Amino acid sequence: MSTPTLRDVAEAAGVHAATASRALNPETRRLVNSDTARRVIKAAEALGYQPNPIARSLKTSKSGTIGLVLPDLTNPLFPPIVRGIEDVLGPAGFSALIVNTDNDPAREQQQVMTLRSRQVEGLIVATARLEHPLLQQLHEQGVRMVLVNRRTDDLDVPSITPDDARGVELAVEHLVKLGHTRIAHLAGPQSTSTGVVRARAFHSALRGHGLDDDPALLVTCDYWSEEEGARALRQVLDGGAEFTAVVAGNDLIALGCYDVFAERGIDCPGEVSVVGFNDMPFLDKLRPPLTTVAVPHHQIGVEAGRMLLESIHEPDRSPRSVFLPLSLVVRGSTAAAPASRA
Amino acid sequence: MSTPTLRDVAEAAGVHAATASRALNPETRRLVNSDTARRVIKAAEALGYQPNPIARSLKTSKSGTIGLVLPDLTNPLFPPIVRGIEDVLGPAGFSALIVNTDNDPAREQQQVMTLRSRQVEGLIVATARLEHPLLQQLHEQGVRMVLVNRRTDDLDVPSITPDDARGVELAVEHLVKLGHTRIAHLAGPQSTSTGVVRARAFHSALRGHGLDDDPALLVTCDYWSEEEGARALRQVLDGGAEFTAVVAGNDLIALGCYDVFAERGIDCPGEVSVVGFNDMPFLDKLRPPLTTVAVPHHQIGVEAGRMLLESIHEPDRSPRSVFLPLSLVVRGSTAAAPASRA
DNA sequence: TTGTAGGCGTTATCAA
DNA sequence: TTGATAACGCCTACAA
Repeated sequence: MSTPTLRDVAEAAGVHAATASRALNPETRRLVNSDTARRVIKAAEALGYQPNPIARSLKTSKSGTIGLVLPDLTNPLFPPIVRGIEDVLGPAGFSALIVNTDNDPAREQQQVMTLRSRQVEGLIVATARLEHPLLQQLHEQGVRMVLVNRRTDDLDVPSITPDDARGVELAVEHLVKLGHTRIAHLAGPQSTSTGVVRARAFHSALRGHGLDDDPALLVTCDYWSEEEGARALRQVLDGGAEFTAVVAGNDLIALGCYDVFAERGIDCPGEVSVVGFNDMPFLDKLRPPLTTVAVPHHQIGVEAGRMLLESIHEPDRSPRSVFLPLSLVVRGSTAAAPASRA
Repeated sequence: MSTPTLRDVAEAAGVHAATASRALNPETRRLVNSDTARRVIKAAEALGYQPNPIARSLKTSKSGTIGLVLPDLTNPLFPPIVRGIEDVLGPAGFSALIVNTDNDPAREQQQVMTLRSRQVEGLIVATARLEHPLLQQLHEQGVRMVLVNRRTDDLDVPSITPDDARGVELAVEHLVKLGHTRIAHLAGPQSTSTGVVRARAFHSALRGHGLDDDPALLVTCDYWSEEEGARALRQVLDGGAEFTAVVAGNDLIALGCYDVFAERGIDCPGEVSVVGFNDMPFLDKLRPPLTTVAVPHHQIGVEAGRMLLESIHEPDRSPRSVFLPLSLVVRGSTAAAPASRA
């Protein structure tokens, strides 16, 4: 015999299915005589009754699932965020459906369609670009969502991001204390809030320390990747401007620098110091171990999960945005500036 | 107005809902006049009709979801497998629900319950232990599943694993060619097929090359972790037996060796060579870059997805197991054996 | 080839 | 407090 249904339980308890439903659902249990309730619950246990969430969904039009839109799960940034989200969602009875967009808007659109057709009750989105028509449109359609890591311009949607500006300040401060005065920035894509905010914070940090802000020391990467990081560093190097330190847009870009160091025989941190951003796993095993800004990824997930649950349960709350505090992890890729050759 | 239903489409096309259903479903389209079909399809497009998979599930008792049981998504091994699975499942109309067990059997049981209550149509399981009562029980209950990475004893369930034995052979062969004769193995947990198979293959490879198989050169790790790897290597070192190379159970264990090298001032590969297993990302950025056995993780996912689909669509096929070929990636952590000090 | 009717398992509404 | 009834959106015998 197959799995017992509510009817079976009701029958076993000698009540109507509707009553059994009420007794089994904590929300409505108070509507039923506590003796009957007990009886129903006991019957349910005896039969090993498991409610069928699909039938429930059909009736309530609540799927108990949310969608998680990532660029690429393979980026070590995301798994801890996913775990954080699930740690909050699971106990609340929700499951996450994960999709990867590979930064392809067409694919993203298609994947979001899939999620919506599966009736997700909300979206956690890690792929936001500053201009993002799809998100705009979803928002207008009243789709509940929370942005993580990145934000979108002019869109009143809650977001959970690291305090990127503060992270860059920490990095610059650290380098300045080590005596660096000529610092380059390999910025991330300027289509993302992360890329823009970090670059802007970099400039203002330089000015804050009274350093000059040489345009030759800023290169923008088209992707958050090693290849782009390498390309960007080569470009600075080939430009001929002097510098003794690099603030990389993120760890992958910093790893690209390592490739160029090897390629050109540059000593890090002897000749050039590097700071990354994110604190990916295993960075301490590199040579030199990478100094970087640690982002509380798990926490980002937790907060995002909470915020989405909140907006599901209290749809009228006005959206808040959260900036999570960051810390600098000093390792071996940064050292005192070499004696000035000027 | 909310999302259009099948009825709306039918009405728009001037047919009955049943006809619309038949027209929209490729399986049954041939039952309907091709003109009517065209009309229905056009109406569906005009309205932006999306079938409600929940309603469909309730009727067909097919959820279109499968469960993916992982120890921990945060282990870089798994994301590529997940992507591989989704690459196959997505186009087939399935979505994956991912759960993490943290290697805790109680948590695993609870998570699997959740998955089953969500009516997943099958399970892909990466947490198999050799003795695994839960899997045994699920199998007896007729739950469709595919094992990845690891297998289970005495259970007639399809599995997709790397050809672990061959991988170890490749590693040992490589070391022998470099002149190593005293080789240690830091084995993974012997509760997993992976740990056992690799250890067994290690012994037989040594014998195959006529080397002696000193028990002092084998230590078993309780977990696949850096900490355990470090502990195991210290144990070999402290045992005093001579050796010039290590075959680590996996990359994390190898990373633990790096910690011990740093701690004790041992030169790798000058004094000791190390080979890992898995080829995690960024291993080429370590110092020295880690020589390791590359496992086709994405492909494992693809094959697992395919096999699960197969067993869903043709339940009577007898289970097959697949061993995927491996290759050795030679990097900087292995070098010629130092001149014998004997 | 198309329509009718019934039901998948649950919950919401109404009446008793 | 409980029961009867209908409905969520879809699919599928069966009948026409």
